[in-house]
Amino acid sequence: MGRRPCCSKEGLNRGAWTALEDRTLKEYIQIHGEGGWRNLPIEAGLKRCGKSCRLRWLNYLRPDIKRGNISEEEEELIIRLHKLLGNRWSLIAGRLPGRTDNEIKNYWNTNLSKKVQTQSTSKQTHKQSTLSKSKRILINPTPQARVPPPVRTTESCVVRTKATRCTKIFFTSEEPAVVNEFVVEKAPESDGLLSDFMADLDVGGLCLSEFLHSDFSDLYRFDDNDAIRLDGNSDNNNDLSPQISSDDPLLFHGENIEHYWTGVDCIQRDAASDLQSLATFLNAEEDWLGE
DNA sequence: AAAGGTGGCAACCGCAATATA
DNA sequence: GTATATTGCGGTTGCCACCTT
Repeated sequence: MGRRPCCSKEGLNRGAWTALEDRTLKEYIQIHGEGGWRNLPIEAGLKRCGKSCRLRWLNYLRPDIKRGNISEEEEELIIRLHKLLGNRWSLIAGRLPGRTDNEIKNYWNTNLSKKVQTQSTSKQTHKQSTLSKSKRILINPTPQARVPPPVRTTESCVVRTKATRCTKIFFTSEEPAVVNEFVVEKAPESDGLLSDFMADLDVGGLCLSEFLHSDFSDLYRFDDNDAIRLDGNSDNNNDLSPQISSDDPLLFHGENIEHYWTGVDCIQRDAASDLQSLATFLNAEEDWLGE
């Protein structure tokens, strides 16, 4: 049995929206508010699929949409965010007020991807020589400990392509292990071909995905040993260098992260191993944006 | 002027997460 | 606990305007 389509396509308009349709949708949402997309077309008298209405509203009709070209500042921000977050356009859009994920995605595909590719090619030689000096945590596994990942894109920094909620990760070590607070268990649905195990990343009520999706400065801070700690004093948003208490819950520690990722091959390894640079970046970003 | 090629953008599609019955 | 509905996301497609030959 296949999945039921979201709506019957029969008798529905498709393609570009007319001014009348736009007006109808806008007026309806102004009166009734967003949501209930499935019934909206019927109640509003639109011959459109609910999904189509939602998309039209979010990407075009919403009053807070920013029109006009993407500024140099925005462009630079997109590039930097994409470097760290990958194709998670909704997350990137969340940091660019008035811009939609679709707009950013299109802008990336048409302009920035080529631009970045050109830049990275020219910087390649220089990068090779300076990478070892950077502060980011490098993954440098021993050859025998590593099993080549089953699927890898040519992009080096981003693996995740869907905005999926992640409370499990895959890795390919031979034996299950307990690493720090992580409870490591064999995935029951493991097909045996990849020797996959799963590690539950729920740590004290905060899982890695929440960490990645959260406002970093509200959640973490680094202590003198580069350990990432949950910020117990999240009210103090303006203080970006709070005092660390030994009572603060330890979330990740640089050495442990390196140790952990060295032995495993995780689909989100790159994102997680770069937590510190991401966090540092987001802090800098907030300063930069004057927030 | 016409034909073909290219790029930008809006819209569509399918999948996955979440909510609800 | 399961099935179904709804919502949100990223990837892809197709249209259209512009450019080149």
